[in-house]
Amino acid sequence: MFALVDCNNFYVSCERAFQPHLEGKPVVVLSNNDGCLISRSAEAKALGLRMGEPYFQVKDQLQRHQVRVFSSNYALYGDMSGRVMHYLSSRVPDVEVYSIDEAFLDLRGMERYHGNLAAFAQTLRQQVRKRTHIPVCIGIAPTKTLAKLANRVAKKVPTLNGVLYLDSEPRRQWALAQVPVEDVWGIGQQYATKLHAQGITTAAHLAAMSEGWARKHLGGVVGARLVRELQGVPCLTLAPSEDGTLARQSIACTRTFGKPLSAYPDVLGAVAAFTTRAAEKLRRQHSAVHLLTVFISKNRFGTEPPPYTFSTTLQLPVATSDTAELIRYARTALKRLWLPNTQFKKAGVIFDGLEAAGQQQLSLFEPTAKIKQRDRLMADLDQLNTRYGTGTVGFAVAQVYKGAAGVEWAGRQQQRTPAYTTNFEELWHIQMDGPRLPRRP
DNA sequence: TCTGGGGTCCTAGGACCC
DNA sequence: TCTGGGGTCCTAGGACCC
Repeated sequence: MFALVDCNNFYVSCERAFQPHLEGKPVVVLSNNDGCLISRSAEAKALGLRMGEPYFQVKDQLQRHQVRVFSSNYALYGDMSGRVMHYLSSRVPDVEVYSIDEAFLDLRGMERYHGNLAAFAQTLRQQVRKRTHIPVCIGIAPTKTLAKLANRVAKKVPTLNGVLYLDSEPRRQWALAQVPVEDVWGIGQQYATKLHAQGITTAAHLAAMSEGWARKHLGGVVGARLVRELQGVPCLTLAPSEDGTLARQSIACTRTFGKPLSAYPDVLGAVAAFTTRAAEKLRRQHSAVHLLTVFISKNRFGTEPPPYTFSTTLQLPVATSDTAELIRYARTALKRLWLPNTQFKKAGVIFDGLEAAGQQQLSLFEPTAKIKQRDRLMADLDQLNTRYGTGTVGFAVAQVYKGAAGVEWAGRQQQRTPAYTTNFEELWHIQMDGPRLPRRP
């Protein structure tokens, strides 16, 4: 039996945890660069605001309805996510952290300890709320796809109190009938259009199709698995995460610039900074990379015709996690791509072909002692930046100064809340109020 | 003025190997 | 008439996820 725990309107809920007066009011959180709406409170959804809507297009509407607007605060959300996941891991032996706001739990054998699984899920829900102020819903079912579906129904139907356990055939059938086919996990826009054209409009319709049909119409083995899972046959297993982090197979750092850039040194600075960040992620999971892609993009919403994006991939002779070396390669790649007199809006660095660090094939010509030295240098760099804050020590070309107001590519973030839980400079202030100060447990 | 940033898996086809 | 039969690895592209 699987459970899917999903935080409600996660980013908005994180902001509300530190600003309780936002409860019951419409709230939205914006993407990087204050670009789009990526998290909406129930009240904001009720106003008709859509996921991914460009901020500038709905600014007036937001103002009219006094919607509270926040820039995204990933330091806060990451930390709050860690707290939720840590608690879940303490209650269940196997947890797969599926995204920043979702986790699958393996509930096999848990009845023995907790009796009814629905009651256990209610306890989890209340405890997460009490410990972190984050509201969650929980779906429980024999397959991951049905657990996702149960979660969706639990979110939608208020009388379920945030938990739905598909423990019988009638319940499964009922839940399948509640969910539009486009809301099934694995059905995106392409497939949804295709399915509607064939009269398949609910999860129940889809579950009634044959495996062979699914294989033919929904992308081969993926579709076949999807339909079997809806029918209650487990095809997907839990991939437990170690200490809440998953070793990635690719690592990227990409950003839209705050303003268009056409000067080479500016874009190089951005690319070097992105390489630095990606290399930090790489070392955190003890990997080395042997494929490095750099891309730069023009404004894709303008009047210019495509192509908008130019990219190149380098195969590195020896896998590495050395920031300096990676910046050198990134610079080579960027030089290859560069177009003069062109305005770029976005750039990115992507690492593929990751290997375990230390396992890489060594170069015939690089002395081992020197490699060890570089490894130590990188470890010291990471330690300093962890201790004193991101960007404390870096490479000049990346121009990442601590607290820098102005790297050229910096994006807008006009409404960011403090990093309440991860930065000493931004800790939550509690106003002392004389003798009437309530005692906190 | 203004439109995010990460990821995953699968398939088909080509190059190359014996 | 008749033109092998297996593999592997890599890449590009397409679908999906949050």
